[in-house]
Amino acid sequence: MSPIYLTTPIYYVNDKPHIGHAYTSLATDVLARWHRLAGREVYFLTGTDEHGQKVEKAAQDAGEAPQAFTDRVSQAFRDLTHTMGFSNDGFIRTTEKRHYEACQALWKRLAERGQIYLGAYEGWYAVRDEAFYGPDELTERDGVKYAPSGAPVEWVREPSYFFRLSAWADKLLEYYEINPDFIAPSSRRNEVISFIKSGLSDLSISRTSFRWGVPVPGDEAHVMYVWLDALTNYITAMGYPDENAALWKFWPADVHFVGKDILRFHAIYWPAFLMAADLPPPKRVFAHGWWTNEGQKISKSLGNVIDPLALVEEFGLDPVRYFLLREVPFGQDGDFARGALVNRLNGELADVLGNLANRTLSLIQRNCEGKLPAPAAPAEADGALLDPLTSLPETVGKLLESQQYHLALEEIFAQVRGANGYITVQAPWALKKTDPVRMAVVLRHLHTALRAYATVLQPFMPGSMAALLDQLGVPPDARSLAALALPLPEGHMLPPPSPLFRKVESVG
RNA sequence: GGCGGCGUAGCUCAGCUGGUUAGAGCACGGCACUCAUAAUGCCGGGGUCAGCGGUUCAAGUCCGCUCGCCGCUACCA
Repeated sequence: MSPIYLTTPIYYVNDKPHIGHAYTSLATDVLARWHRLAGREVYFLTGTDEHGQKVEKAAQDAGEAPQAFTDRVSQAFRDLTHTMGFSNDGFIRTTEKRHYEACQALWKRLAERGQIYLGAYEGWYAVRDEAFYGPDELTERDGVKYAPSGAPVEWVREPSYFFRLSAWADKLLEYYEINPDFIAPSSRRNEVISFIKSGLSDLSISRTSFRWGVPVPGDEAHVMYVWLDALTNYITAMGYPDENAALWKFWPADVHFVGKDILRFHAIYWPAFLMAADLPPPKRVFAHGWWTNEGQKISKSLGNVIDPLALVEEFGLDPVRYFLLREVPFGQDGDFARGALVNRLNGELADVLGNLANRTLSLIQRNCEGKLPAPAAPAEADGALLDPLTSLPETVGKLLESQQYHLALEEIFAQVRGANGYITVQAPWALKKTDPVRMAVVLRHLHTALRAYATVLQPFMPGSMAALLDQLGVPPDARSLAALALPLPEGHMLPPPSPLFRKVESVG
């Protein structure tokens, strides 16, 4: 099986980590964990984007050298990976030496292949947005012109290197045609295609207006455009330009996870750069949606930014991870409502799953002396519980590999609900008096089901599911998908159960 | 303005190439159970499938129009 390479964007250090960062990385983390569970070799990369004029200015304002500044502020993103339980294999920073080497190597390769030329650009530029605006987009107050974003603009004219993006339109369209799953969700794919069809112009890929960036080889008056710099991180981390590096086998990436705001860079510019350099483009780019907060658009000026650390502190890590991927189809916008999270936590995690585990394990504890009952052939009545289990890993796997996290969770929880029906109908507490042998069989089947649920849920809720597997007596080396085929031996002593999820008050 | 999408139970949404009494979860009502985190199970109420017109033996499911939302884009980076 080929190795799997998954990436998040590198996050811009000028911002504080918020729910959006946590969300992108979480989706990546769950898929990475799933593939590992399935026995595949995985590399999960995240990191920080530390160059650009905004960072240079922010450092200046803070009275720090840019490197010292980014060393400090990028720490918040490294902290986030720990708080959120992310299993990233690497954390890349664009200020690393290896990254300068990769960027410059890529630049040279593009230049050698005639993909870069020197020109000049001019226009109304907003430092804050690092973007140019057309004259009709601007508004003027007190003699100063402002972009639609509210950022002040200034007229800039400077020499610049250009990438021959326009030459790659047909190749890009062809690539999308041959790889219909390259851009997801498919609605985004259509947008990208229509954008290209409306005409691509060459892309300015250098700046002379600031210094904080990767110098252009052979012309150090220029630094590289932030997006060329930033996108290159994905191959830097795999050892580029050393194509004999140990990690190079991971390239091309299987999925680049991005927010919908940066889809264009990943779905158009990035594959164009790579094709122009004769390197393989990534296999897939997934653009997810945005969160609102209690129905309100999130913005710094409204002051309703959601801090993932505060959420984890209040609700616990796994409920937050579960909610983010359960509540909204990945790819669509969603609303973060406290009440909705509490409903998922109390109504699904605690009542449906946690309670099922607790009642089952309590019965084993009390009526089987805490020993795991022997495996038994299923009776007809057990089919409803056990039959769906056989296809569960495959079903969940297919849904996750197409980034349909909410459907994967829905499938799992539909089965857990079914298991609650099974235990009610079988009533092992009543069998205790009438048919203790059957009681043990029923409890063993429930144990088998719980083990399967816990196993496939590990990527979503690593901590709680480890605890559940502990309570189920599943040894650490028997928690993979493959291990589900091997029943645990009977008689194993199970620890006394304790609740997996703590409910919270619905009003907060 | 151009391109694309959406509008289905109180809420969030499923409903593939048109075909039995339109489904799920949550919420609500009733019943059952009492092993369990006052948890669970079963049953039920509730929808002119945005509106109008058309194609068809048959339309949430296809076509046209209207209304209401949304996304991308609008002579350059």
